[in-house]
Amino acid sequence: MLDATLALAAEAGPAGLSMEAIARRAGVSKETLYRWWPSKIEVILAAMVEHGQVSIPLPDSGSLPGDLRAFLRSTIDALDGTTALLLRAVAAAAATDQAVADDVRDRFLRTRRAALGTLLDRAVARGEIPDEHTTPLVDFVYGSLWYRLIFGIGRLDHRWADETATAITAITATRQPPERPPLPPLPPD
Amino acid sequence: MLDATLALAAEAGPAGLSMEAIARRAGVSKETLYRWWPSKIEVILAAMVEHGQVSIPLPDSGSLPGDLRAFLRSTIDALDGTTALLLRAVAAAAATDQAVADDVRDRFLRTRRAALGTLLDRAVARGEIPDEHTTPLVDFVYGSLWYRLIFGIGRLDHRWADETATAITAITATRQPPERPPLPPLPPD
Amino acid sequence: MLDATLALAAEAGPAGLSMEAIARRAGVSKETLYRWWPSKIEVILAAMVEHGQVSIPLPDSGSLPGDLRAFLRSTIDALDGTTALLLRAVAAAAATDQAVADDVRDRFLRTRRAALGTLLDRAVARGEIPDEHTTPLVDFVYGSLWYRLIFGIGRLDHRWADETATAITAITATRQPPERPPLPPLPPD
Amino acid sequence: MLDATLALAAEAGPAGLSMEAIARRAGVSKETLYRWWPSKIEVILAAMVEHGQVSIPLPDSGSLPGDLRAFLRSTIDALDGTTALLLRAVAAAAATDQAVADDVRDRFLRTRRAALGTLLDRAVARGEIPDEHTTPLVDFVYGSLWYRLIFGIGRLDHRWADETATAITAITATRQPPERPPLPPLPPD
DNA sequence: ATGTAACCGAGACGGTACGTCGCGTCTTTGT
DNA sequence: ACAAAGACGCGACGTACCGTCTCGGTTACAT
Repeated sequence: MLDATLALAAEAGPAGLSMEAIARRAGVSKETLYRWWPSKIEVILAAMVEHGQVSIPLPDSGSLPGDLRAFLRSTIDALDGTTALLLRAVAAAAATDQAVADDVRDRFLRTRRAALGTLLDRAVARGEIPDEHTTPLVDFVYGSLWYRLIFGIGRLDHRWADETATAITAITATRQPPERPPLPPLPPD
Repeated sequence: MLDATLALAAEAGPAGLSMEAIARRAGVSKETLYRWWPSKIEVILAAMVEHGQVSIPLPDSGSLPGDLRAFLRSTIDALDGTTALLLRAVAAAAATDQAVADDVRDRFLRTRRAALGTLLDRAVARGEIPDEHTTPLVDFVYGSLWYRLIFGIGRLDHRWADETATAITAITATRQPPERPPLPPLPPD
Repeated sequence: MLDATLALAAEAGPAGLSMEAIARRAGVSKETLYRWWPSKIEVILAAMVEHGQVSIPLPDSGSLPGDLRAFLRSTIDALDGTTALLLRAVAAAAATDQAVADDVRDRFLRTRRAALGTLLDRAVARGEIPDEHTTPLVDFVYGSLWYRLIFGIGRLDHRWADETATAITAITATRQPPERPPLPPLPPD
Repeated sequence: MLDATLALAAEAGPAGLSMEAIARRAGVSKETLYRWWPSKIEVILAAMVEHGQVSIPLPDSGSLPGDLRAFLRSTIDALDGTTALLLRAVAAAAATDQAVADDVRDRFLRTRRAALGTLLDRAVARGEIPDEHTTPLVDFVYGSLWYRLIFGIGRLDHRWADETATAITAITATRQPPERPPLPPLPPD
């Protein structure tokens, strides 16, 4: 059934990933599908895990720039065409339904954010970046990725990985920000 | 009709934004809806423009940090609940259908990216950031925004705007990266 | 406009004869169409008159068999492909809507029935058929015609005309029905 | 579902017999309707069979006049108001669409024609009518019926049945047509 | 060896939405 | 003034999925 999901994703794209189509393709009744997974999003997430292109090795080169570059390249390597289409289906479901979004966030994105967080925490420990930047940086990395994936902006290849890693790590150098002028006094919120 | 779309978005969320529902709500026939806009995505984009929460003033404080902070705060200010739901509907449509994604990218995201690009180009001109970082930085900003919006990660408030602006502009300070260790020799692609 | 109706009937058949299509084809607005004729059925009837294949010459050969044969052959001659399709459209409209049926009956069928009635009345005057048979005979002729036309039963050609005329006029010979056995006592109604 | 069809036919007439309306009335989804019958005409035909007013007993009184009268009276008896409206809907569909006409002819009219044909064949065997008249006579009977039904000409009651039977069987008497004058020499076709 | 339960395919079901077509009415625009 | 152009509310078309449900049939285990 997950194989059928993968095949369908590859062939028909996110729009073709209906429960009906998956069941048909798998030679399985819809009932069975629902017996195993409660919803489409669960099927897709399971298929992604099955597809295996998911776990990213945590590099440890000793400094953030190298770690980031390796991490991003691995991430991109795992992002084959089928995975990309599955991710788009996930995004569509999450964007449509808040409950799905919550679920995806807590059960899928969370681990990925944690992995990158670990990398950044090490950099914080090494004094490469300030602690309060870890969350924005995680957002920068995954945000860029999803953003480009969903809207089809540019390619997601090693070049992108390197440029992104470089841009992120430009922050590295700036341990003691030399007398930044105070920001204009905006109201807090 | 666009009013109805806005109202529906606010009440029923992205999932409730069907052409039928919009037509029903607007007291209009589906035919009429399709006569004016060729597809749901166009209706939604039109509704967003109508809603007006769209054009962000380009700040010019003389330095990137202030500009960014102001720009992000304005962006967040424009992102009221209804707009957020509309954007999620847009994301869902784009994620589902590549053609929609292309359309949204070229007709909607483009202008927003250009606006932020202008801000960053000024910063490049002032020597605050290197030119090659502009594209990643645009991705960082809008990527974070969509990412958090779609998956419901945290709040999108002034606090987020400030933190994000700060993290981005941390790059500012790093004009001459002091002796970064050479990256490990990864294969180029 | 009537030309367009004829052309459409010939090309698209009864199903294609919509007011929209006629207007489009005639390069005319629907409004104009409705200004001239109050309904589709009127347009069709008008088109049939325009097409001219409508008036049947009343033969007068001196005896019913010859008259009938000539009349039916003329009728068939007038029934070209386009006319047949128009008649089917008329039948469809009449079958669907009682008001249309009434209209068609009183304004279209009536004159045709009257023509054939005249023929038969002459036969009655000549003593060829009893008076009370005229109405059924008219029904037989036009009934057969419409029946075969609507349901596509067999061909409507001279052969049919002759066979039908012959069958009808077989009644001719039977002036004094020789000792018909009394009918079984059915309840009157 | 067929009950709903019958009820709708009785209440709303041929024009009200839409698939939507039938489904609504039956408390059934359109999908289900289409799952059982491929088209509206099939639903209607099925409803008529369900309604049961369809099978006409073949009388056998020993002579054509009695047989015909009984057959026509039975036919009329079966033609209640609802059946009449359904038949009009059938006629409308057949008149509109040649494919429907073919279908109705081959699957519905055929058996009725065959029944009457049997009656007439017996009469042929008894020497009451010539063989070549059977087809026209069948047309006369059913043609009259549909013709009057569709266009609302007169009543279809026992009186009509008797008059029609009488007119048809007037042919009976004419075994040896006494010296009919030769028909004028019309071109064969 | 047989009874029984679990599971499955198949697909029907009531719904909702899709995008299109035709209806008859109405308004705008231009001649 | 009248006509083209076409927008409008309406309702039906036939199709696709949704998630639920009820069927038989077939395993495979327990008796």
